[in-house]
Amino acid sequence: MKRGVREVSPRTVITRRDRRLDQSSFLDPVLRRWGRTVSLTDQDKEALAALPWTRRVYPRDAYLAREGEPTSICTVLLGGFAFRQKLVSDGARQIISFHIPGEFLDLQNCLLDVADHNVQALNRASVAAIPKAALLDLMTARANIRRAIWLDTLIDSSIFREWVVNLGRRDARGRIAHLLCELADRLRAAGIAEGEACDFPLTQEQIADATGLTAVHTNRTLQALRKDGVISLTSSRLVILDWNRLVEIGDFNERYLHHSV
Amino acid sequence: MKRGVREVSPRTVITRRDRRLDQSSFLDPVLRRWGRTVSLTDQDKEALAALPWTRRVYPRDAYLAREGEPTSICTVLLGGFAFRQKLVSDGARQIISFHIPGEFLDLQNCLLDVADHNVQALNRASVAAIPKAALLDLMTARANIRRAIWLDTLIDSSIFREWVVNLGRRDARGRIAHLLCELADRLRAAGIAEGEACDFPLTQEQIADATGLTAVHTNRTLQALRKDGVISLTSSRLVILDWNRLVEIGDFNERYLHHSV
DNA sequence: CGTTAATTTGAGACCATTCAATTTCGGTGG
DNA sequence: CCACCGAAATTGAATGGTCTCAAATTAACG
Repeated sequence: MKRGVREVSPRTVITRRDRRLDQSSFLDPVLRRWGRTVSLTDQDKEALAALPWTRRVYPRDAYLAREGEPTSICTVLLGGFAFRQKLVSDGARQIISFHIPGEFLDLQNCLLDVADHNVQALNRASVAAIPKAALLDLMTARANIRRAIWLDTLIDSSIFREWVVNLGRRDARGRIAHLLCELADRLRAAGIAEGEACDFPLTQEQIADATGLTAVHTNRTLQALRKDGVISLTSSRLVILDWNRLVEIGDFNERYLHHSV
Repeated sequence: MKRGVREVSPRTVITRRDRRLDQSSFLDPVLRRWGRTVSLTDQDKEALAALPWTRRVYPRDAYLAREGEPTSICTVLLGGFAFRQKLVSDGARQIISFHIPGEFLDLQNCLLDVADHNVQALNRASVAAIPKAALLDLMTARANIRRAIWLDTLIDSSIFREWVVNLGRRDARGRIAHLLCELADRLRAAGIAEGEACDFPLTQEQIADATGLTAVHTNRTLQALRKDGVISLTSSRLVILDWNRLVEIGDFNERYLHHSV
């Protein structure tokens, strides 16, 4: 069952910049996402903007957090993609979630003092690192933000549940189709996709590690989806040629993403 | 891929009893669990005891909640076992989690207005149904309870992550061993197990639906574990004969259960 | 003590894996 | 701008874990 996992030295590049310059770029995608379900006042937004944070940039495959290590910060993904994973005893890797800009990577750190999984940059990624104590204080002070953050973790949880279903009860074709549906849907909701096309930097090995398959079988299954005219996937670019078909193959129902309520 | 799923009419038996009589039995297991990580004052406990709630009893396999339906309550399991599940398009069932007395079944209902999965009684089960508005008010008023409830949902989430790993990167033997480890560990922590033995009312079909296997293969795998002298499992009773061995087979590490922090 | 659910058994088929080798792609230095 | 390099994608063939289907046996329960 062993599958190769490239190990990359965590040489983190840390950069500090003037807070006021980056302020809007840090908050905008987060506010956009939260705005779908929670209404924040100007006071709420000011309080968020006043949060202390540090910008960090990571190269591809770098670890942002490691299982077993103590937690002190929460991170928002600003640019690039990231994923969370766990390693099993024989060295195989299971990817647990993918993340796109504007999403928190580890809100559970607020209350959990030791990480129970790893976080890796999928491609070159930049994040905002916020001391968890500051976030907790903000949650104590502002009910709307408290609700938004809790809701964020609850939706996270809902997505894990759907992944359990995906891995447990769908075949290779269905699993991959479902994953593509989810990512396309989230990229669209975030305003990052362009119509039916989007940047899609996942390697086939990463898709395999997320769907519980091998890279070889992932390759064959993707080819079948291409041959059937459902998708086009080349050089980090995904085009969904037949959305309805993909939804049917993946048995995809967006309810679990809770874009509203 | 279709697997049989018995459908049971949701004839719920609802019983009301004098709140003061049941009060302690409702709270004790919850407080015991929360006490491992959060310290509650007497005021906190009084506020919890003042929560409005209704006792409900469900027969085996009855639905306590259905995907797509609006949510209005949160439920604590008082007696019996329960599980959460989702059905896929071909009718197959994936069990997402099992629950033992003292655990909340659906805290996410506090913020999510429509259920994204189903909840079923595993055997005859009784629950306390609490209006979610009352819980939210209590969380606004009392920081410790707020923390305890959020932490509960975060640990829930951590367990889902581990299930993703279990389904994605372990073979049948490992998946079943891991599930047994988790349940035994949680039952022990709840003080429900007796040493290495515990009540274990799951059918092989339910174990199969939780591990992404068929009932037939689950049967053969359990037999192998018995033959190897790792477990004894008969007539709703599980005895773990060789804990270390089971832990090794299931690649089990209790960290994700967050019994502390 | 009868009836249904649950467990067990067998044999064949299939989906996905393994292992290895080849081809293509993306980035880099000269 | 092109040759080069390692990573990623692709291909083939053999193996194997799990599934399917069906039937038999055992256990649970009123």
